[in-house]
Amino acid sequence: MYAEVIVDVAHSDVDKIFDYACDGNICAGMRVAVPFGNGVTTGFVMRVKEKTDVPPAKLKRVLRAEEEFPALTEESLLLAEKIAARYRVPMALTLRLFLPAEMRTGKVSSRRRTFCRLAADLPPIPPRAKQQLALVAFLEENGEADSALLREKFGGALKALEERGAILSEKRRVFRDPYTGSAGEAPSRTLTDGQLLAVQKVHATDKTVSLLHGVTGSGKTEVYLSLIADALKEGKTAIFLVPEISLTPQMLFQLRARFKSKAAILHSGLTAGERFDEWVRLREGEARIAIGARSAIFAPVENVGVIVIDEEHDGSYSSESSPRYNTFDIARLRADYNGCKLVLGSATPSVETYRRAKAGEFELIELPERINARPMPEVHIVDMRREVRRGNPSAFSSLLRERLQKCLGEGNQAILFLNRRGYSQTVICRDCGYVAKCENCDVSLTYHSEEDCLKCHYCGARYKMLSACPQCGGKHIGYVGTGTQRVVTELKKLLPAARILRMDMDTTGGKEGHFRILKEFAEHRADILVGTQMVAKGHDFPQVTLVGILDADMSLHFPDYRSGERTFQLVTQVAGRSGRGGEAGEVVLQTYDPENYILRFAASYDYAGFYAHEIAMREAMSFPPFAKIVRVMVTGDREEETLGALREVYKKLQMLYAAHSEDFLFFNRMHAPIKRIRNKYRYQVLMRLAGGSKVLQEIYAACSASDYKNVLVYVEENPGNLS
DNA sequence: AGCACGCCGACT
DNA sequence: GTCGGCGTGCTC
Repeated sequence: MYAEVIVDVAHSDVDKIFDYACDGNICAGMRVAVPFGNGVTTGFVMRVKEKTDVPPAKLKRVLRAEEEFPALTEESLLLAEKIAARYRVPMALTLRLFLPAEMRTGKVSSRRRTFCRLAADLPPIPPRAKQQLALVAFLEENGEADSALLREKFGGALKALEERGAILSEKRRVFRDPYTGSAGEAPSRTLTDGQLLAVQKVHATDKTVSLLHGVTGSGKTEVYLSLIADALKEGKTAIFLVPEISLTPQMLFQLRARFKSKAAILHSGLTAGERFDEWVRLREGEARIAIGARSAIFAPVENVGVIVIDEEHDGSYSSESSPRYNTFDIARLRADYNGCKLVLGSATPSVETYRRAKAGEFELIELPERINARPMPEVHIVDMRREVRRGNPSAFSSLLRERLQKCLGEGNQAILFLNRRGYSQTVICRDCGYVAKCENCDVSLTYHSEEDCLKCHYCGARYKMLSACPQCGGKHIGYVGTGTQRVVTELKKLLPAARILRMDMDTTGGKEGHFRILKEFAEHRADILVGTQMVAKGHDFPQVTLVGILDADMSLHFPDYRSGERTFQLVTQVAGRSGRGGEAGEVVLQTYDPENYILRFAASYDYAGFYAHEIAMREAMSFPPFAKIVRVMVTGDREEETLGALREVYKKLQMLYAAHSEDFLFFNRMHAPIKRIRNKYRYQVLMRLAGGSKVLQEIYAACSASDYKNVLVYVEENPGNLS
């Protein structure tokens, strides 16, 4: 027998099948150790066959299987091949997606424990050996126990009893349990008519993909859970994807309560061992629901009954490292392979998804009602230009101040959202205009008041705060732009009695960082929560009746075709945090562009209006979904080399352009907007392809040829940001 | 990606 | 005369 093996080396030179002789216990999907070149490498068995064309002199033999079972399913192998072909990356990279990283490095393995029970014929135990008798009584009651526990409880008695022959022990594998504390009981919920109808529609449609468009608070989660429960009832498995940020402790608790150990919840808080065990539980079928962020789409479940992607519009579903896959595409492949339904859900679907649903490619299911018919909070748009004219240059409009005082006076809570961390966006010399910049990146530095230092938000480098301008020696250092730290400082002056919490990348350090802050706020140990993006997502604080969006323009004027879409989503989400309890909530939205249509539609919760306007604009401008933006990024340590590679790539792309000019709506090479990040120079070729163009694969081909030494060249499709 | 083989500069 | 630079080429 011969095994077709892909060696686990991520390089295009070895990205091909190598045949090895093997015996009958080797099967497709197994990880194997093989002699390769001078040493030994692990590889993946793609196929086992009877014949080989490799001359016997060259042929070597598989050394051993790394596990006794095939780590990769048939489906995984097939998908890995498709992804490798689609994104032109080595198979080794796509195969790795399906395994827990811990498995490859060999650093974790299953945990084994010794379990003890009483021997059938118990020898006599002297009455004065109290501990030993207690242990026997304990085992009589419990039947069996972990030896470590017995040793802890009864000390040396275990060893004494073993010597008497009173104990039978057995080593067995145990799973590390990431869910400390027992899960509570699931509150039994009956679906509303709308939810029930949504579930029925997903089942009834002959379309593979359904888009569940439900306003915030319409109870989409119940629909998902019901669909998942239906899949389990049929003896199938399920995959439930959420943005990492929404795997909050409450969410984990709820899922755990509902599905018990049938669910494997993969989140960033797991240790390597726990993660590995959750993967094994799924692979062996002991757990049948894979829940997690983007990478959970590669979960080793078989016979999938339903796949759910919650918050479908979320940017975290696009991978930002190689292979730069799009989670929806993988989910679609899996749904087709398994013949199951794929459900996308969002209150603010991406323009692209909504268009496909409207066009009839996806089943469009609307959930227009909030549960209990709770009204959406009222949004007040405040014109900040007028505030400035009236002599109020602060970050808080007079309306926001007034509402804050009222809100806190009534014993309620408020959330203030500002998408910029630190104290001020940057510092500037008022005498000569010098702006502090990072040494490794082409970006200005952000002042952090707590540590009194300047930080680079791209590479994390820290610098001493300037006491004088390094350029002209001037002492007039000014702060430009407001960040969360500055908001807190000013808020303290404004409302000295208020208890204020800040939540951003700087305060959520450590494994439990998020949890700690959210818990403190939920227990009303603070009145105001000031934070970045992360306060926007999915939290449920019934006491919050006021949400302030301090600078709605920040994301609006981002140089990116999706900035409007993102702003609409962000405003809708943040607004949704207000008024979730009994009392009505409200939202104060501050902007320098109060007439902006995006903000207007967001303020009136008019997704349809937003969509109609946005899609017309996209069509007029030939932006996605009417075209595809393709960026070829060229980065390297040395400017000369990087430029050289850029020229080579550009030449090839230019030939494509010449041959298929009708497919290109735009073609240009340039510096990336940020010329340098982490000391790497960045150049790009930016293109826009007409819808349905076949040139994309040729672009990948032009960039995958690895003759650019020391320089990284990669392709991005509709990149999430263009910096 | 490693690691061998292979052809030209500054040392014992 | 050798030790060693890293440029091509191979790995079943």
